[in-house]
Amino acid sequence: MDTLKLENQLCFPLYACSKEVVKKYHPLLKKIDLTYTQYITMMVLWEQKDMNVKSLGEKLYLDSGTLTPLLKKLEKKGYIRRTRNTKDERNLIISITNKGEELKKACENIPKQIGGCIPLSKEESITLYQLLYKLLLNDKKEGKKNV
Amino acid sequence: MDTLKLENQLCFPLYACSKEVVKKYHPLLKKIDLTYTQYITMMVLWEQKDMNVKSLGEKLYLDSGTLTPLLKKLEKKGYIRRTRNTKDERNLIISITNKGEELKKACENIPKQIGGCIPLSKEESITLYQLLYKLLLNDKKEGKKNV
DNA sequence: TCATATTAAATTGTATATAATTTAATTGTA
DNA sequence: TACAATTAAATTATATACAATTTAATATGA
Repeated sequence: MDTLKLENQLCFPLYACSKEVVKKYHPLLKKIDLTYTQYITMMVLWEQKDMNVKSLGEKLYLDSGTLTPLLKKLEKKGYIRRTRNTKDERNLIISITNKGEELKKACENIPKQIGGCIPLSKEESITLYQLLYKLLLNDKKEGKKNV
Repeated sequence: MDTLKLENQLCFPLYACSKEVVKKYHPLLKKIDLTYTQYITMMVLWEQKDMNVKSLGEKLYLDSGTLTPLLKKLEKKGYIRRTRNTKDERNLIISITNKGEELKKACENIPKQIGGCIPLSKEESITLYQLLYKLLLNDKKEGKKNV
C-alpha cells in the first residue's frame, strides 16, 4: 500500500472536513458579524464570564498570536472588555459585556441549523466526537510530557 | 442541555483536532522545507503527474486564492512546473519535476512517524476515517445540488 | 459573426494560525 | 535586596484560507 497517497491519509480528511464544516457556519455567523473563531471565543465566555488570555487559549487551542488581534476586534464590537489584572499586570482579563451576553440569544438556533446539514446519525456523531476528543486530549497530555 | 457550550459542539473538536494533528507534521516537514499544504499538494502530484489548478483544488478542497501563491512557491523550489495548456490558455497545468519525484523518497517515513503519535487503534482509525469521508463526500454532493 | 455568457486563474481584502522574538511584570533565590 | 529565571501578552514574519472581484480566454447562440 502506498502510504503517501492522499486517500490513505487520516489527517487529510480531518483537515478538509474541519474546513468544510467551519465553512457551513459562515453564512449564519455573517448575519451577526462574527467569524467562526470569534464565535467559539464568545462560547467560552458565555460559560465563564472572566478569563485571562492564556486560559482562553488553552480552551480554544489558540495562542496569543491569534487571540490578541481577535480579542481587540471583539472589544471593538462591544462584546468583551480587556482589562489588566491589578494583582498581576501580566494577565489580561477578558470579560463579557452585557452586549456580549445578549449575543447568545442571536446564536441560539445556530447549532440546530448546523446539525441539520451534518449527515450523521446520533450514534455516528457521538462516535466521531469521542474519537476526536481521544486524539485531542492525548495530545494535551503528550504536550505536558515535553515540558 | 446548553447547545451553545463548547463541549457540546461537534465542530470544535474537529477544528481543534485538525490543527493539532497538522501541527505534528511541522517538525517532520520542516526538514524538507515543506508546509503541510505544500505536502498534500505534492502528494496529489505524486499520484497524477499533470493536473490543472481547478482539479487540484477539487482534490484538496482549496481554491485558486490559496493555490496560486502556494504553487508559485513549489515552482520556485523546483518541485513543479507551471505551464499554460496550449489548447485552452485558461488552464494552468501543474506538472511534477524530477526533483519533485525525488522528494517522495524523503517523505517515505512521514506517515509512519505520524501514525506513531496517533493514539487510536486500527479499528478506531478506520471508523474515524469513514465518518470523516461520510461528512466530506456528502458536502461535495450538497455543493453540486446548489449549482 | 459578434456580443454575451461562462470558465479558469489571478488578485484583493480580511481573518486566521503558528513559530519565534520581544516586552513587561513577577518570582525565586543567592 | 539585587538579579536571573519565568511568565503572559504582544509583536513580527510567514503561510494559509476564503469570499469577492478582475482578467483573459473560450464557448454559445441570436
